[in-house]
Amino acid sequence: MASDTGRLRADAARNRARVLAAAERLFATADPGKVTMEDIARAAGVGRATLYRRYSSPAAVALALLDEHERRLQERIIRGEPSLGPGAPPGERLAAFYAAMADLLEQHLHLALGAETGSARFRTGAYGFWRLHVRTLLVAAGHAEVDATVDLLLAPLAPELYQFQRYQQGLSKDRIVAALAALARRVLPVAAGQ
Amino acid sequence: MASDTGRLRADAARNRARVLAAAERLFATADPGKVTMEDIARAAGVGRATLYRRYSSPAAVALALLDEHERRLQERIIRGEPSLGPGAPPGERLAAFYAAMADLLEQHLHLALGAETGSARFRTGAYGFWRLHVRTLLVAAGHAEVDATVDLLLAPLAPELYQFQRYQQGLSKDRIVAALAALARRVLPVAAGQ
DNA sequence: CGCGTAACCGGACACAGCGTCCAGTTATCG
DNA sequence: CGATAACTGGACGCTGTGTCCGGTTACGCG
Repeated sequence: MASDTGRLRADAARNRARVLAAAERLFATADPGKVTMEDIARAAGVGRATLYRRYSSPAAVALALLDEHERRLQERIIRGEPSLGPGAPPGERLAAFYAAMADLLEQHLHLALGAETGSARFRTGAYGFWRLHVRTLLVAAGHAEVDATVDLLLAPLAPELYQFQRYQQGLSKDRIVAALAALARRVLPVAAGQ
Repeated sequence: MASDTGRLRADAARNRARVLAAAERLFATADPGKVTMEDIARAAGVGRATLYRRYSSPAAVALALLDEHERRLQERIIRGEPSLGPGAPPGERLAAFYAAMADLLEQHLHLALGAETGSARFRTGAYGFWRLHVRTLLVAAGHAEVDATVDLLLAPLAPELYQFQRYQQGLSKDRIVAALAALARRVLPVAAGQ
């Protein structure tokens, strides 16, 4: 979705780039929840209707920017080295996944907050991928109640929560990652429980 | 906050009741995220300024309604019977707390969605209470990384998540509760880990 | 019991953002 | 090189917000 640059009129492509660059800047600078379509359009030097042509909301713009980074992580999960990639025991893979997601949130929190806030998070394609991945790990570990547990294990990765822990509670990324890892190893222990 | 009915002019009290009743109805009927101050005022037969006098946003109204129910649960946690109340081992208390919260969400999901959506959830007084309770359980169980783990364990109770699991994934309340209980017992096992 | 005061009420106002439409412009294809 | 299809951006009407102010109503005191 972020890379359908294929066959695009020269001026359209130029504007597309302008919009994404301006949005990246805006979301990083201002409160991500308060960026409006008008803001983005003005910052990009583009009319509002032009913006609406391709994106239906500020969240959609943020999502397009975030998408690229998430794809890269998805690639590493599918084909990368353990423990993130295949090969490691489920608990370790989950811990590695948690750590990688924390990295992503640390780097692009503003985009995540702009894109996946509230229940919108569950409707993104990326969430479907994370869900499938964790589900696989649960099955591999022989966990009972797989379907209900998947989303419980993804809940700690909500962007708003990371923001709260990091900047309200003042926790370092490392401590959050450590807690996530401990959680992962307890829920999916090496000696697979029932 | 929900019960400062003390010394209130007759007409003010009447309007207060009208507003809360109308809001209760509205949040249950319509999409809780799309209820506006104007909607509430109109439904209550009250001017907008009157509404703003006491509540700063639709979320504040929903919060006032939810508050009462949450207080009751808080009472049961502090002084009630085990496993919800004091006496039971931490893992069991956490499981009971999860079950009680699921009950609350099942009954008043619309209010929770109206009040505690997104990062607003962390700013409510209620969240502080849940946080303190879970923190106590973690300490009692001798858990490491208490501060970072508290919020991770509360994340699965986000209203949006419950809505997603229940109505998008089609899971029953019982299955969600079962998964939460399993999680609780693994994170806080009877033989207290480090 | 009646009056003064303080609090309350609700309509009016100005404003910001939304989403769409349309007329002008520009790139691409035959 | 001309026709066509797509892109662009300013303008418009709408909805919701938050505040202000003149009128009204309940309470306390003499």
